[in-house]
Formats: sequence, structure tokens, C-alpha cells
Amino acid sequence: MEPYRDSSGRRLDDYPRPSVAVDTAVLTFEDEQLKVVLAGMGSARRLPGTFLHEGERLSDAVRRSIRDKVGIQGLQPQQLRVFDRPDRDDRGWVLSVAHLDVVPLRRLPSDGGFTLRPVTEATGLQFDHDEIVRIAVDWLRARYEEAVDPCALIEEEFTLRDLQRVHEAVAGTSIQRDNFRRRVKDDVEETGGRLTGVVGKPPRLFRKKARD
Amino acid sequence: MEPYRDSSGRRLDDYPRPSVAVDTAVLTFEDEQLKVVLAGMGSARRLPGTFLHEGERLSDAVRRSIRDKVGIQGLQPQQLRVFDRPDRDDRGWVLSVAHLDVVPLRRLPSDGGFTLRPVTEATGLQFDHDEIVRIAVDWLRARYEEAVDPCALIEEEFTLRDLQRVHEAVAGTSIQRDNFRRRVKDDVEETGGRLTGVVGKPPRLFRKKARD
DNA sequence: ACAATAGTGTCTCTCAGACATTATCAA
DNA sequence: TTGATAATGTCTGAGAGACACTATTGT
Repeated sequence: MEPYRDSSGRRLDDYPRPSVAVDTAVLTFEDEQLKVVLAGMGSARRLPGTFLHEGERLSDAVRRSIRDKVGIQGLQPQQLRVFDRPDRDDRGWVLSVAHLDVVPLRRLPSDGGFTLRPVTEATGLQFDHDEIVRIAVDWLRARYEEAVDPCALIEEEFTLRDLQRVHEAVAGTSIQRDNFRRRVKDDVEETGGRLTGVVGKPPRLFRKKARD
Repeated sequence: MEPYRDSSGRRLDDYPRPSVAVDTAVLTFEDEQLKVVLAGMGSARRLPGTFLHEGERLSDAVRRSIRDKVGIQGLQPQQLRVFDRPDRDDRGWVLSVAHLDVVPLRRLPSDGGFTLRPVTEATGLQFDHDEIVRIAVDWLRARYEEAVDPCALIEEEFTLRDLQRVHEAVAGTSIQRDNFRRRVKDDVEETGGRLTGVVGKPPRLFRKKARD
């Protein structure tokens, strides 16, 4: 088959092409805080990322990078935006497609080569990574305003208090118990069980209702 | 300066890289409808687009493509998402960054080499262009739910009826006069003038208030 | 006078936000 | 009994949506 040629008679690969990378903000919920995964231990200063391989989907590159670099089985990478400043990477002309992946804490390995940092303290990172974290949190915030737990940060069974703590971490604000309860009550259902062994009236356990 | 080498000792350009294109849904408002610019005359079936040049910003590539291909002076390209299916373009491995640019009708040349088609009828386009139009309209819709005229589709002076028609075209629904009026009244101010020569009570003219 | 459009008053419903009260556990 | 937390009742105000009425023009 004849290769494609443009109006100047050139083929696609006669033109210079950029390297394309993916960088991912992996967010999780720990200690009542929303945290982001940074690659490496200690004073980690960057998000996990990699270059796109030939013929690879962006989402597969994201999963590969967080599996290889931080040992995390990724879930559903969400594309955020492309960073395209020509001089943003001194290694050359590199476009970076920023992604978000939300992973519940129970799926993170305990000994991984990564660092969890609260999103509120994720500053001073390399390249545009501060901004990626900010955009990722904004995206998550918008999603959690519209649904109870769209990104599965909560366990299978939970108390409304647990769910509220997730929402407070995502929103970055405190919420009143009673209002929150009424807001979510139609989207959850009781399991019948109660959580025992804690101080105070034992809370009911809930699960998420299947979406209509 | 030594070129960057990765852990395998290779330089960035030892790896295959994709071509990167931009494709843009240019939206405008004509005849009480939201319309999209298709490249070419007659049975035009694709959005304007081009390949990214070396060292070029994506937004500049967008402006260049709609200037060269349809003679339109672009405004503020908005990135939507990357289409990355490896086999989406039979010319080779091509990533396409979909964009949106909103251009008021008065800025479109009357004799341009382009076709205006209502967004509701923009189907059967090449590549992923149907979906780009859909995403572009969704994006615009979300913006117009939050502000009076964030993308400057309306003239400097306008009647509330004019503004309502823009909102109805964007939202794809009809809106009641009185409710719409109350919704926007704090974001516009009267110019003092009225529109004359029309049937019925002459409507007041408004302009957009400067944002607080 | 009549048709057509602009502009306003008002009612209802829903929902967020806040306060107060009752219920039920551990220590 | 006391302290802590769960769960519910109720009030208020803001805003969306719908209906009805008045106002002002051209024909």
C-alpha cells in the first residue's frame, strides 16, 4: 500500500514529531485526608509518568507507569489535559497528557516505592505536576458533588460518618451531619447491620444503591 | 550540552513518536441555532485540523488551521481531550487533540471556504469528529449554565430576548421568558436605549455587566 | 381595536443550611 | 450517671418553575 503523502508530497514521518508522555495524579483516601501518590521514597517530588510506547493507548501507558514505578494496579485513568509548552521539559520536545486515577487505599501495596502526600501539601513538584494535582482534585470535587461515591473511595459497607469524611476530604470543607445525611439518603441503603465496639450509639451500616 | 539519555542509554528520539494533530469544532450562533464550521464547501464532512509543527503550541496550531483552511481569525481555543486509538487514522499513528473555539458570527468571513451546519445535524463526519462536536456542545452548555455569555456569542448591545435565544440554542431546550429574565438580571445592565421598529412593546437594550 | 411582544407580581415546590431534640451505646 | 455519637424534626431563606396580569408598541 502506498504511504500517505500530503499536499507537499511528504510522508507523515518526514515531519518532526514530539515525544508524548503521560503523568498521573493517583489519588487515595487515608487518615481522613485526600492524598496523592508521589514516585519514589523520601523527598519525592514528582508524579509517576512514562513515555507513550508505539501503538499504545494513553490509558495503558498510565497503567503501565504506575504499575512499574509504584507497584499499583491502576483502575480507570481519566484524561485531564495536555501540557504543551515547548520548553517545559529540557530533555526535548515533550507533550505531557495529565491523568487522574483514583485508587482506594486497600489496593495500594504497603511496601511500594512511593510516598503518600496530602494533596494540600503537594507543592514544589517537578514540571507542571503541582497544577496536575490541582486539576485532578477539582475534577474529583465536581464528580463528588453529583454522586455519592463515583470513584469507589469508600468500602463496601460503611457508616454515613465514614462517607461524610470522604466527602469532606474531597471537598476540602466540613459538612453538617444532618444535611449530609439527607443529601445522600436516597442513594444508599441499609445493610441491616450496625457497627459495634465504638463509643456512642452504634451507627447503621450502609451500602451504595445500584444506580437507576 | 549532552543530550538526555534514559536508563537504557537511549535518547528520546531513539523511540518512535506519534504524529500529533489538532481538530477543532468552531461553534457560532446563526439563525437561532448553534452551528459548527465544517472545512470545505458542499458536502463537507470534517472539522478543520492540522498537524502540530515543531515547537508550536497546540492553541497556535488550532488558530493556524482555522485561519488557513477556513479563513477565520480564531479566538481562544479550548482543549477538550485527546483521541488516541492507534488505528483511528489510516495514514499512520496519529494522536488528535480535540479543541473548541467559539467565534461570533460577525467575525466569520461571508465567502469563506467553509460550511455552517447546525450541531444537531453534524453527524457522519470523518474520524472522531461527531464526538468532538458532541463534547464541544456539552462543554459550552456547562459554561452557559454558570454565566450569562462566557464565550461572547452575543453582540455588545442586546435585548433579553436575543440573549434568551442564544441560551436556548446552547441548551437545546426552550426557556420561559420570565424565569430567564430573573436569572440573568443581576449580570446585565440597561444601556438606556430601546430597540425600535419592531412589532410590540419596544424592548430595552442591555449590555453585560463587568464581572465582579 | 387588535395582535404581538415586553415586563412584573406572585404562588408553589424543592433544597440547602442551621438549630434543637431524642435515641442508644461505652465507660 | 455521664459523655459521646447517631438519627430525626423543624424552621428559614434562596432559587427554579409556572401562571397570570399589566404595559406599550405597530398595523
